Amino acid sequence: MSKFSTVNIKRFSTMFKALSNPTRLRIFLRLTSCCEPGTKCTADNDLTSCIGELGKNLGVTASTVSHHIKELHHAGLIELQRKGQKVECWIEPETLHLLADFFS
Amino acid sequence: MSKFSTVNIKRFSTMFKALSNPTRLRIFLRLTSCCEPGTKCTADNDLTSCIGELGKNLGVTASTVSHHIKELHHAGLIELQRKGQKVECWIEPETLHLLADFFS
DNA sequence: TTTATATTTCGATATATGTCGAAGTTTAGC
DNA sequence: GCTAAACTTCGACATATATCGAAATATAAA
Repeated sequence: MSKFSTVNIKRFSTMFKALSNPTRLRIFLRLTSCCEPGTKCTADNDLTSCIGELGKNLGVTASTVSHHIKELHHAGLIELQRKGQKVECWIEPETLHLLADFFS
Repeated sequence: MSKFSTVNIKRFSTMFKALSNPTRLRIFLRLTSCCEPGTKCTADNDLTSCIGELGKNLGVTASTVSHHIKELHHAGLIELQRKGQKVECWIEPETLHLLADFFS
């Protein structure tokens, strides 16, 4: 674990902060199950297009979901792309690897 | 990643929150380098006994370090044990595994 | 028993965060 | 152009967090 001496503290604490809110963590987990990392969630596949759907049944408003999605994006955990009225989102796979390495 | 549907949201968000503060993350990282996970940092080994030392050169007071250590312990990330005047602390290895699994 | 060292607890305070609802923006379709 | 759907931005507010310094506690040592 000598690699830890060179860890980018700011980068990692930002990522952990993004995952520290239960609602945000739930959204993140929904993304990991609705699409494989590196794959966009489109309206084309059987699973629903992500953004609005991601917020369903979480007990928060759309504006709150939007805010959380922005935080996850800012932390580099997810990618976003508008497609028509909707906004697709998907897990950033490199960041996931970074985090996996961190703990192993 | 289907395991994510059964993730204990509260448990994980608490762990991520503990690591989301830069000072706390630094303390955690110092622990991972000063002792192997599952091994106590004692005054016996060459490396200094952990608790007070952990807070050095972080730019915060002792009371702040104490508070952060308590948070890390509450999140299940570290273990504590008083030994004389000092308090030893070490990484909780099971939690580390839990987190490693989470991201891989 | 007095003193020193290590750590914790307390109260205060400034700042950050999560959430809402209302209003704004973007795109699609009539 | 008008309306609806999906999403974002804004301002407000309540709550949580990080930090400090002072006082308290625990242990060791003189």
